[in-house]
Amino acid sequence: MNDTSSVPDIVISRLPSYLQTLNQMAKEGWHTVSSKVLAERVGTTAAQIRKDLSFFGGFGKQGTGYSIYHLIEQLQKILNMDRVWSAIIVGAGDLGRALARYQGFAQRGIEIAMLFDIDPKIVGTQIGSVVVRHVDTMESEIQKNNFKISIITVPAAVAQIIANRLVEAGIQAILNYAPVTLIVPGSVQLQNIDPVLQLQRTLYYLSDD
Amino acid sequence: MNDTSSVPDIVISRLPSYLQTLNQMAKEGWHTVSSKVLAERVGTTAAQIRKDLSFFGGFGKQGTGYSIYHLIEQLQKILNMDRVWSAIIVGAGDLGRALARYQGFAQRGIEIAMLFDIDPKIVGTQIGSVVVRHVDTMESEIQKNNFKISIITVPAAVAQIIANRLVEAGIQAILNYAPVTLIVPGSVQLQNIDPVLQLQRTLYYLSDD
DNA sequence: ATTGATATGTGAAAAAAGTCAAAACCGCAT
DNA sequence: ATGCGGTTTTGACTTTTTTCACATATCAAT
Repeated sequence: MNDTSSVPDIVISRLPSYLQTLNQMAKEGWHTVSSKVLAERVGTTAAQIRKDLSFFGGFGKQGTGYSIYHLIEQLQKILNMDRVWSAIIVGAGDLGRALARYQGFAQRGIEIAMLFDIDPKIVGTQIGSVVVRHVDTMESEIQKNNFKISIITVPAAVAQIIANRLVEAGIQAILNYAPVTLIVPGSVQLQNIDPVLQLQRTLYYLSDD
Repeated sequence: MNDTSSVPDIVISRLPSYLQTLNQMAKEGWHTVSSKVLAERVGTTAAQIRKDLSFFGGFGKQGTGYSIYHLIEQLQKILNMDRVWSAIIVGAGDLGRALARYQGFAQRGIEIAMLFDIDPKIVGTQIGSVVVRHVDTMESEIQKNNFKISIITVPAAVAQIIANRLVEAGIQAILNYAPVTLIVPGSVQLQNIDPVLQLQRTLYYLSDD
């Protein structure tokens, strides 16, 4: 997952949830927070938060804690979130359309720029703020607009083919909703979202009725 | 996450993806597989697969590998997947409705039994194979039917309230799509799905244009 | 039967991740 | 100024997880 970077991927993976909680606290009117309080809200330990942050330098003030505003700013910079990223969605089925309408992307700096599908009945229709384009134009749009991020919501059977095309066209990060294990080059960031896999993981702990 | 169990949670969390790949291979006509080949398809190492499986006993045959059919059966049993589980969805917005129509649950042993919402305009309408019920009937239905699993797709502002009600009513596993950090008792399995958090995690690795 | 190629299961070593606590530091009250 | 309570830093320590490598087992071919 991580390449030559010295910061472990597992640390990076926790930062977004810190950021989410910090934003929540900022909205509630907090100005400063200790690692202990933040840990309680995030659901981790104070030591872990301090250790994670220490990879990037010391952001806190001893005896006081962390300035929430300052810490948010720093985390956004670390995560390359101090800008708006454009993403495209491939597959305008139920899920693709629901994601295209989801406000949470725009609210957190991800603009859904385009939506592609292969079905002529769907191409041309308006979903949220974008018009569905034909998937044949996908590669050229990616290159023209220099898109780096794509969300895959196509049927499992064609997900790998789409992934290959996306990678070939220059996409660097893929959020895959299709229930298959995609194979992509190591240089491409792949995140899988499969609710069934996540549920299965919990079944192990459920008492058998 | 794991309590007194001797099998680490991180091991459990990998089993569903093994199972997914094994099912894929079975469909492709394979009958047997080595840890090496499976590892390549899953995207891990042979040693890790063998070590993981060894927590539950020896399923393979030396010199030959694993019988795919047998291994699928064993993993399903380990994960309590050798039965159909019922789940409910709370929140019939875009996402909740898309999930209610998603065939992937039924195909993999999760039956979406009921769908709840608070909006009188939506209550009573048919989504997929279920009719939307009023959220006020949620607790009684959970208890009457002994539901253990719930998917939360309500707005962030009310997610914690819903979670509290679900836990109180006896729900043991929650799949949370709301972009907030929920607080639940340790005895309740919580899995969060937030596409934005997963994307943010990849941004760190993207080159700045 | 014997050999060679292949593959598992597992204990031990290595690496990674997480925890702890002493030292340093800040701001405030006295 | 000084002392004190609270909190970060930092690095040593502990625990967990992953990797390694080898003894053992199977199968097919000779």
